[in-house]
Amino acid sequence: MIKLYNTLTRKKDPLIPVQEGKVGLYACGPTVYDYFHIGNARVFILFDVFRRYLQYRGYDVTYVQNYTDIDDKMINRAAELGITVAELAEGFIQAYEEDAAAIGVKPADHQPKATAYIPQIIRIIEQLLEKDMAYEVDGDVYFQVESFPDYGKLSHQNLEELELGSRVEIDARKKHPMDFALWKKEKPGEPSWESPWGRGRPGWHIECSAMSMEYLGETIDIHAGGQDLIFPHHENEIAQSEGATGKPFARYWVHAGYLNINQEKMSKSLGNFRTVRELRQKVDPMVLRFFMLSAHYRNPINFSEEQIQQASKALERLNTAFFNLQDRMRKVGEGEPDEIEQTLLRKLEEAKQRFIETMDDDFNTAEALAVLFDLARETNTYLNRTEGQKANVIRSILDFFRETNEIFGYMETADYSDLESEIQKMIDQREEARKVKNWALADGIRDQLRERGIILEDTPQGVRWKIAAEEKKEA
RNA sequence: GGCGACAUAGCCAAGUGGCAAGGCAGAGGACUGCAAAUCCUCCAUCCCCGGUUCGAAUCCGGGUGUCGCCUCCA
Repeated sequence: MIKLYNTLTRKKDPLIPVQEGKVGLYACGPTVYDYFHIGNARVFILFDVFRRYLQYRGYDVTYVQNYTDIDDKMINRAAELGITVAELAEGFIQAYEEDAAAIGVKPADHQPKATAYIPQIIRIIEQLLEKDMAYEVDGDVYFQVESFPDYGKLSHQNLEELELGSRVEIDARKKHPMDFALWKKEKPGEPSWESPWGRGRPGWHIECSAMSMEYLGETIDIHAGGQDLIFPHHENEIAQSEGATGKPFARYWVHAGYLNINQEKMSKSLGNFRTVRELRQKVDPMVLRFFMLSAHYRNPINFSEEQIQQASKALERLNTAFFNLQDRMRKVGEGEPDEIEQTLLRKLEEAKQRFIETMDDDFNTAEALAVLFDLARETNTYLNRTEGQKANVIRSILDFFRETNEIFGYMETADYSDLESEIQKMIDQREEARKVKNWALADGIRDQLRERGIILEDTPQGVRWKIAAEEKKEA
């Protein structure tokens, strides 16, 4: 049974979807006015992993992640660049797709753009107006927070508290300071759509309500986002959606912690704003993925050179174990497992169980990784045996590493069994040289191959090769 | 002012009542032509002070510190 920490209830709740066996998952996607940054990458990677894990556990997952392609930031940026908002969106949606693919984030099942759902947005606003939960002022439409008694249930605040802490300038046209815009009247030069209240554009929050209902129905299972979206974005989504439908909007609210840079919040003014576009030139995207999984998703993490270095070494350990298992499997035959191998296979089964238990418990990826490291040590010890390994035993272990990698997606699991014959020839030459103790020649060949990204390691079972990490990155 | 999170080894990080996971770095050892990989061993009075309990990193109370939200933000 999967348990999820639910911001709404402030505890871990067992996952019970609306429809048995199916999970509707909605995540707030990027506003496409710029390249996305490393903090965005954290949530994209996390939710990508959650989705994959739910699938691994047998759920039929429908994952929806929107593009916000109309809002103040879009309008301002387009004006700066002297292009239309649509052109801006198109360019950065493409950039998003490239960067997301680079960090191994699979596309969602549906990636709707807000501007394609104006009729649905208008319909929800109309419903709210009919119920007197919204009101129109000069072509703007506001949601009336006092009409929704549960307002504040997600952020666990009440209206008075929110109002006291508010730093927002009070708009006298609003009935309550916390009332928020569902529809904004057209301003000159801005994109706008026809509506019952005249030309205008949707407010920020309403688009997510419209798109999630469109694809996942009036009650979705899991709604995910960064912690900073709890208020006001998600709070407002709940108010307007539940106000309109009278049904619970989302059963589980999952929020990811922040990513800081060198202990500081990332911001443009501090000049520590790191985009994935820029970063992926320097950092192996697989290391980035590993790094994001190395801490619990709700805790803040700190991005720094040192942390990335540590993550890189740690991931290399897993990769090496995988590589070495593959190498040995090619060299040994099948057979009945002996006593030691039976113990190892038992440990493998334990690892599988532990992996599921820990991931079921609110996606504890950090502990799940520990399970894999433990198994890596066991198998390394097994490989240290001078002889008698069996291909079938090794295959079982490799399968588990592959399976978990289907979820985490940080490893290169391709089988490099076919070496170029020229390289194989060099390896053979070196072996000849070693036999006659011509160390200079042998080491020379090893150095040459190293330059070409092939690392040779001598073991009691003969030479073993692998592809250097930096070469894999370019491949 | 309101709401909340966090504080575990040099660094990162799990663990929410029963002798403190895992990774990185470091020290020593094994293996080895060299190198690499690997294995073994070592490295924590769990921020402080009280309390509950046979037993607390874990529960309760009180401190201290760091961070976040209440404005756009993943």
